Amino acid sequence: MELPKKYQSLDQENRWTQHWDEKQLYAWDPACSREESFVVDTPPPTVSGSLHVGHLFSYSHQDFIVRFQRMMGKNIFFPIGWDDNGLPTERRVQNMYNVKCEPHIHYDPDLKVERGRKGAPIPISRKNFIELCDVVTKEDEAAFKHLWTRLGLSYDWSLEYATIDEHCRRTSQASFLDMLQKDEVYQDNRPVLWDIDFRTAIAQAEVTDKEVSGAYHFLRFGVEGKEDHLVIATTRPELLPACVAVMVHPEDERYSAYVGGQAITPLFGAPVPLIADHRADPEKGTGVVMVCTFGDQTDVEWWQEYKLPLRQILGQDGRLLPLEFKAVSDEKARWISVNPELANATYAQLAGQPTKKAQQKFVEIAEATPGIIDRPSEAITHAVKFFEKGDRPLELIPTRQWYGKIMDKKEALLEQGRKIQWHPEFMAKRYEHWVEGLNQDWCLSRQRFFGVPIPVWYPIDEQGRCRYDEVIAPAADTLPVDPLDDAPPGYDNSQRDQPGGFTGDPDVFDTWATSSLTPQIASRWVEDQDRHNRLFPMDIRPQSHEIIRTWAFYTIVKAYLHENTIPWKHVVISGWILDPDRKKMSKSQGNVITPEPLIDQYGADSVRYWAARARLGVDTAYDEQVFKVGRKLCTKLFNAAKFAIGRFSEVDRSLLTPEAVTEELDRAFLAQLRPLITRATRAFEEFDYAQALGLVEDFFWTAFCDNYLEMAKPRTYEEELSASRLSACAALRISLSALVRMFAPFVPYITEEIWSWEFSEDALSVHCAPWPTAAELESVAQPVNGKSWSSALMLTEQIRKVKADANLSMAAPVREATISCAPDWFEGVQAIAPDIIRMLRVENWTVQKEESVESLSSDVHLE
RNA sequence: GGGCGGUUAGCUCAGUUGGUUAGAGCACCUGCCUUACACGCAGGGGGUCGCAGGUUCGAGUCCUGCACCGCCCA
Repeated sequence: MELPKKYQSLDQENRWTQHWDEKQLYAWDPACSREESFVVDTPPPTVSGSLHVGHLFSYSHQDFIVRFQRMMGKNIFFPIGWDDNGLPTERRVQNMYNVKCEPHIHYDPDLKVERGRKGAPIPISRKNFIELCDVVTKEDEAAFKHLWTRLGLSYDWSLEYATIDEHCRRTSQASFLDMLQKDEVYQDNRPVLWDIDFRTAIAQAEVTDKEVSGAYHFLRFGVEGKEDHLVIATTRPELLPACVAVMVHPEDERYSAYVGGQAITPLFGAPVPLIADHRADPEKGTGVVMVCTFGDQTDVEWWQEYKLPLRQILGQDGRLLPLEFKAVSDEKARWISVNPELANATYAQLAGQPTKKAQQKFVEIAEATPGIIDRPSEAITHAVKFFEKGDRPLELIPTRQWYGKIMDKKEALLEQGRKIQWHPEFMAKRYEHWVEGLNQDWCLSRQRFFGVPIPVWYPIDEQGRCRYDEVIAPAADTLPVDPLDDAPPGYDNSQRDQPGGFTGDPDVFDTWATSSLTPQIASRWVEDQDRHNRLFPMDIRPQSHEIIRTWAFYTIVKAYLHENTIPWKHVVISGWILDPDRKKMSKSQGNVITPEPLIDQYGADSVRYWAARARLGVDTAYDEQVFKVGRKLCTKLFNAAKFAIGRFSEVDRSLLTPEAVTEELDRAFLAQLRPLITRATRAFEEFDYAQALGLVEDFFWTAFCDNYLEMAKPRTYEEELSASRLSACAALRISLSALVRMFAPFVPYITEEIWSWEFSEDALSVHCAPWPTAAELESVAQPVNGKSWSSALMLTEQIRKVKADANLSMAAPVREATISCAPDWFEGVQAIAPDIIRMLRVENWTVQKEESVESLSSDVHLE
């Protein structure tokens, strides 16, 4: 075969991608047993997020492990999916088409909207909106798939799924119905974390604290029956009309005389109880805190514990609702005031305003009214809860939502976490701390459109009231359903939203409700219990660390709820790629690196090499230099392999057996290969691919290329097919085969190329060739002396140094070399001497035993 | 405020259960086009292992405290 002249990564890559696809190299064999299989649960990327270099990084890590396991003979189950439902996609579609989903609008089958259109957003129907989401996600999926393929990720594409597709909707809905049946989900109308822009509930996992600037406003509250006042410090004075109580610490002597009495809110004149509770922090503000429905989570706790009234002044859009204060004597009134006239006049100026404006207005009014403001406000910065994708603070708004019970399972979930092996181990702590810190059940419902519908209906009684307590569930074999389109069992669509009829739940699931089921989605838990049992729990879950508290957590929850088991045995955590200044890469910072040009420039193998250099779980600064190093390695592999193969290409391969390795140097070198294989294998088994690569790379470059190849090369040029020439050729072929295979998980293209030149009869592809073992070298005899390899290296080093110091070429002749060595080194030195003499062109060579020498030393004369 | 991780050469990083003189790559310097590779080869310079204590015959490694950086959670 004519071998290529020069290494060209791109030509090869296209060719091999196609080849692998045609040969179905990565297909999972359903007939194999669980023990023979290696099952991976890949977190599907969120396709609406932009591709960045971090994707290349962490998805490559999975592939190293998978390719190693494949070569270990495992039947690989390596599916990939796309996570496309949820807010990010909706937001993207809204921006892209400048549309707004209005559920009451009717579907327009001929709707045409252009991208990038300016002006006011066009209102469109729910169905049209979802169709646009589908269009956009399809495009995004294609972009990801293209990139994954170019990177050489060895997914079984026949297992591809999208979390919004029919199969995933079915699985997600079946999961919910299973939880419903087990009484693990419930509805409640309690205050929920609410995003006023997206107008949806969100879960604890999606909340993030942001430090924002605010101010303490010091308001004077009246005290009933006294000519006295209390000063309250609040960051949210606009919530004053929603005040339902005032709290002080039980041991705070400043206020103990007031406890049990009533405070009167300023301007609104509402009498509220004064209560002592340890959660009131005497150090914070004035030590007196007002309880509003609802300012924060503690308000919710107080409201529940002390059975305080609900005074909801914020609407779902974050604006103050219209309301009317009544006299205190009006027992039915929710909003009471000792001065309803003043209260209503004040509130009239706030109603309809968003909170920020209402606050400004309120402060204005308060300042203009004597006796309200106690002292000037005090600027502070404090942590405020935001939806991670939102721009305005979250509010707590009571709405009907579905919840999954997790607060009662903390202990059990911690126990599940302990059954899983985390790599690196300390990452388990992130899971533990998250579970320990859970403070609310999982809010499962979202008031969105592009998601998996909550598969239930509710009857409407004769009075037109919706009976949420009488949930109507679909039959299992009808899933997936869309309750806004389909009628429930026993009803037809004419009864929709009619007295005596039904209504469909309008909400969709939290995206994690579906994403947490990727093992069950891939295993076909709903449709094929037998297949599921053969795949579940899975072997590994590779992912990066920021989604431990979300993705890993929820997946563990679901596996526990459904089958009382863990979803996977190992979680393998990738670190992050940080920018060169060790800052997180993010769109807003503008420091994100687009991945595809890197593959164009350096080749997929080089990019993978870069990813492989990072240790598990460790964040790494982006360093483009490493791509170059990767490319150099690929070039070196190409050249060394081409050369080595060329040295024995004329020889009958059947002669190149382990038994043909008769020379001491060749045996000594191959003896070095054994511990390398053992160590690299062990590293890989512990998912430490970076260490495996380091070991193999170092051995290849230093031991194989720079030393062994140089030492053995002269013998391969012998004209006679002598035993010594055959020995070198056999050793070259054996070691090259092992090295190429050990590089294969990292740089699949160049190794496949090399494999095809020489070894394709041993296996169709290097990627299904067996991983090297020390056992396969068993028939190569051991060197007669254990010091032979070290002798060869030391002699080479010493003689090369003399030449380098003399500024001479390595080809320069050496007139005389006198070697002194310890007696137990003598045999080895003698055995490898001929190769060293030839390689370094030594003309006169003497070896003598010297008791005083520890190993060996040489006296070298060039002239 | 609590937790987790990090701090090793100019840069990016390795450093096994404590054990000779702390390593690699890149960058730098000096040579070398040696019948695979100049994207190469040989040689070389460069480090108080964040700081301060402690344990030990011996500490980059174990313990305590501190500083700084990052992440997570209040």
